[in-house]
Amino acid sequence: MSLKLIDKDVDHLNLEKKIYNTWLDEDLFCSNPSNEKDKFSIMMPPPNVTGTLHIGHALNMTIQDILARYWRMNNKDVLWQPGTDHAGIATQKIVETNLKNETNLNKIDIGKEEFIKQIWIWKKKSGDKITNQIKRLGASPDWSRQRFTLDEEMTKAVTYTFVELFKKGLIYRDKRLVNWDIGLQTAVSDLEVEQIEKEGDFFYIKYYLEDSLEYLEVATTRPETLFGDQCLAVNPKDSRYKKFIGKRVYLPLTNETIPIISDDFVDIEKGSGVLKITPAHDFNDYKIGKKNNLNLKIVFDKLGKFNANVPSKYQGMDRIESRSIIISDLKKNGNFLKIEKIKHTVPYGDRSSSIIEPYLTDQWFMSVHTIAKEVIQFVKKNETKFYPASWSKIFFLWLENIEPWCISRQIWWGHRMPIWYGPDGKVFCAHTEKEAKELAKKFYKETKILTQETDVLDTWFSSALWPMSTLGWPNDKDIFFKKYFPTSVLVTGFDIIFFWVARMMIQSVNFTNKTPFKDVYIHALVRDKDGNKMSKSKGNVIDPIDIINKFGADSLRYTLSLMAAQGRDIKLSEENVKVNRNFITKIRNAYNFLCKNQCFDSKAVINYELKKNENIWILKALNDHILSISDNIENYKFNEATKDIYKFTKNIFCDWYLEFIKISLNNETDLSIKQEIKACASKVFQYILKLAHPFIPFITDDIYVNYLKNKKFLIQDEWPSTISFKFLIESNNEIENIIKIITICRNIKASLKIEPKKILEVFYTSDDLTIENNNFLINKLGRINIKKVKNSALRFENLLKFVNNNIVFYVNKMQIDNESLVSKNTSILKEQLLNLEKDIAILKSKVENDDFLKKAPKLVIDKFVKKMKYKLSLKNKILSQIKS
RNA sequence: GGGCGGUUAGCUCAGCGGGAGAGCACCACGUUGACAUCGUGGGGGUCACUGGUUCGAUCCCAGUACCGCCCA
Repeated sequence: MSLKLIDKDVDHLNLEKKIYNTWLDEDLFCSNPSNEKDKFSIMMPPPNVTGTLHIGHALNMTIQDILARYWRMNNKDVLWQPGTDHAGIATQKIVETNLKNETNLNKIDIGKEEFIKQIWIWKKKSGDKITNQIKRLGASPDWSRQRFTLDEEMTKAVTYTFVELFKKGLIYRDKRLVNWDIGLQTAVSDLEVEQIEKEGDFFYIKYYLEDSLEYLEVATTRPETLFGDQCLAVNPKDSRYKKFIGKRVYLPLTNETIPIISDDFVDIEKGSGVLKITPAHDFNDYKIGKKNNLNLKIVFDKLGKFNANVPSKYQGMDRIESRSIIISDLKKNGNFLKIEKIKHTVPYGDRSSSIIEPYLTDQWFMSVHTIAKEVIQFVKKNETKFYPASWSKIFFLWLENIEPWCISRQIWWGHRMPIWYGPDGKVFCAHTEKEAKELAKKFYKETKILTQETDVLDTWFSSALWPMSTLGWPNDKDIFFKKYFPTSVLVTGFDIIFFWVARMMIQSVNFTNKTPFKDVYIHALVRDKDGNKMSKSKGNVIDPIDIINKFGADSLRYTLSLMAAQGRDIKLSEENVKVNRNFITKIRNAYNFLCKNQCFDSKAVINYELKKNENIWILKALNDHILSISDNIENYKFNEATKDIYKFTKNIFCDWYLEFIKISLNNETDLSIKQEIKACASKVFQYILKLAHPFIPFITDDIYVNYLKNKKFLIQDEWPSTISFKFLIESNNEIENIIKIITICRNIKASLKIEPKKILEVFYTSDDLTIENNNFLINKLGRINIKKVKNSALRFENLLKFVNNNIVFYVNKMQIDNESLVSKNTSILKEQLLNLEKDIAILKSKVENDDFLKKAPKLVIDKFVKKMKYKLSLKNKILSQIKS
């Protein structure tokens, strides 16, 4: 059988496409619950169905794929569960924008039914896009199990959950102050609000006392809310204002008066020390209002315009545009004092970027406080472990201060709430309309017309069920749920720890009394090369598909995993990927070398009593790396694992082993030894392919299957375990020594500025068996001619001396063209001596220190003593060379 | 204001209680029978600062400075 060489120019696009399709054709990614193998299950964080793949997804998918492939090779039945999310607000917004652009209509114009139809059309059109992009990365989820959060099965789980929680009283309707997104016309949760620090104005307004010319000075950033003021508040300890407590002031621009109350909440130092309290339009004021039984006077409508509760002049004005008018009116009325510039935080909707208005409406809430406490306990008991562990602190902090979750959204795209209202507003919660009607009939004793709640659920409500609902839950007899839940690990970004991770845990703990995943690996944020967050507006976005087109998916995956150190963000540039592609090339070239040398033709099995030391050496190194790579993957240290693969493949296998065998294969006459080398080289190389496969699946499978004609794909093959074979540690050390000597010789040549191809004669006198026995190898790789001579045969005046590894090497000056280098030789030795003496001094301070000898571990002491001896003998050697 | 993380070579970053590592960049030499998407060799660091613990600290602890993130 003759194997093909790999072309220099690889068309990675075609290659990757072809290989991926083969993987799909062979059903290599499928899980199998009836399989007796242990499971490894992992939930893909469902990307937005209408979204496109960004570099963060690429990292996220790469890491999951590494794990999925690794565990498959380790004989687990792997379920990597894929799917997409309907992303209520985001998707609705896209379709709204498209509609506006294409037809100049808005969603009200075409009506709810038609609009939802339009969204489904859009979903069908763009839903495969991100899935196909994930495929470009080489990701290996079980596509046959792909789910969408609005699928019937998922919807069932959502309804079931809602009804159960409603029955327990954990879901309820309440009139509360919520974050109202004026732009989107819906309530949003606390998490969807970004607090952004802005330069703003602090307006000082006079509130005149009733029946007095005195006034109180009130500082506010939002003067337009004054119409909703229900009182002024001062701190009870504030001596300036004590006398006013209980009195009333005129509300500026109106004929109303409001009382002055006292409350500890008021900060004496801030502003004037007097707060205007607007309970219906400010979260803090709302609390004070509740405490003091104040009215909730609403002065804006849902669009942020003044309603009928304000003087007629202002009705219909926009809340923000009205500000300047109100200020000028305050000035006219003598109520205005001054403006100060301040920095303050302003709430913005993370989807709409409009200023969020605290607004009093009827909304649905889920009470999460009690379950959150349970979840904390589960994590404290290590039922779920965070990697890196520091995230658990942040997780706790949030869960400890959790507020009821506003789950209703006033949008059209999503899970409609399973709530029906009777004519009198009585609430019926049921799985179906039919069931609701039955409940109503029982209640009213007659048939009444019910209307379904129009609100839909927060998208995260359905994603919170993802690890359960995708596996068939609430049917807990489902074989998928039984086998794969709880899942093994969740891989995700820190930005959705609260949105998603915590909520999944809350639902799972509540319904199954288990956490949904054993481990949570929180990966880095991918930034641009300068450390800036990538964003379209900054124009610094790196498009993973673009990178794949240029350099191949393997290069991108390899780069990302190489940089995926726990707890640190990734600064990525195209240049990184380009450079890292070289490693892929290196593997191809190594294959070509082995191929040209017929290493793969050898039918010989490795005899585990190896004759060649280089074979012993490479197998031992391989064993070490198998252990460290496996260990690093299992501990989610992907950067370390990737580095190990690089080190072993390039620095050990290619740089040394292949160079060794190049010489042996050309010169060895013993056929059995040749066979041993070939078999060993082939074995190690194929192990490299296996070890690297989870990281760079395309090229490894390409070589393994297409070129090496292996019957199995790597994903079906076994992960390497260490090879047991007999060897003497001396045999291994001998290779280490050879490497040292070759490096020293190369070093000598380079320091003498001798061009590489010129063969330099090097003499030595010591009884070094390593050199003697490996003369040929050292000469070839060092490009020297090393000769053992008798001391008496040397004419020292003609020689340059180099002391290293406790051996003195001599070079005849005649071989050196450069006069200045010749004269420098003694000074080089002297400099070496100087450094040596520094080292010795430090070692001495240890070895001669009683405390050290008493307290340090024996192993360390031995090491230091040994080192000391070595350095001292080296020193003597150098000294004698300087003298002679 | 509270919390978390970072500060190591020119750059990007690993590492870590027992004399500082990689990749890139740089310099020199080189087309050696796998590889110029390469090879060989080299220069380059008070491991932010100040204290403490320790026989020993870049590593652990405390504080300071600067940078970043989260929460309010």
